[in-house]
Amino acid sequence: MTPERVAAIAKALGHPARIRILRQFDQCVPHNAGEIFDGCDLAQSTVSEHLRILREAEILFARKDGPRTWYCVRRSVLHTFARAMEDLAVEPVLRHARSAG
Amino acid sequence: MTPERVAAIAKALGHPARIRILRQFDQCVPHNAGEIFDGCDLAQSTVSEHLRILREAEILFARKDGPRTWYCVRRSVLHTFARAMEDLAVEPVLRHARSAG
DNA sequence: TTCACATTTCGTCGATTGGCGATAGGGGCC
DNA sequence: GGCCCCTATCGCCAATCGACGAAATGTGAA
Repeated sequence: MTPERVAAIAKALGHPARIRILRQFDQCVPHNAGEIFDGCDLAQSTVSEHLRILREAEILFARKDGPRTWYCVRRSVLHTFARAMEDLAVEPVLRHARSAG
Repeated sequence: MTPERVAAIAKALGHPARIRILRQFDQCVPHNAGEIFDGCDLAQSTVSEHLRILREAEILFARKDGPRTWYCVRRSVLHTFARAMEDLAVEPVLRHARSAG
């Protein structure tokens, strides 16, 4: 993962409202924008903006169905990011061993 | 971890230069600001600013020794953050089981 | 104490962010 | 077609960011 990509994901996660949005996610059932909005203390346009940021960072996947937009979490992206964070926390020797293995 | 804390760490990580700084870290040997600066294509004051941001997010630990400041990575912070990211990627049922176990 | 060095802080600038209300636009439903 | 619902986008504003050079601070050596 390039530093640019890692930073882009981190940046998208760098707002409490966006963390809360992700935490209110029940991954089994995609949520539409209205449901997500209901779980926030923010204006509809503000939530829509946060969703756009998470979408553009490819943390959320959006699918339009009729008038609604359904969102779900891209688990693999968060998982890869989590691994990258773990790698930052690990000593270079182990980091080398990990990428070799 | 509160959403505020998670977001604060993510925000501090949300810049490619700061990811590069962390990656150039050899954790076994603390680096001083000059060494870190040498590894960057940025003005010295800019690097100092990036170091401040990482310090304030408690991702880096700074120890002054004589005229130099030695930095090292707070592994536990990055590790906890990585776990929080993993939790975001995991379904609520498992998330519950994890925090219970 | 004077100098040189290492690092941080300050001041400035243009760019970006985050918030909101208002507006636009795409779908369904009557 | 006309109307309402759902969502995204626009325009505006204050606030923050990121970059830099200049200046200040702090420390050890001569």
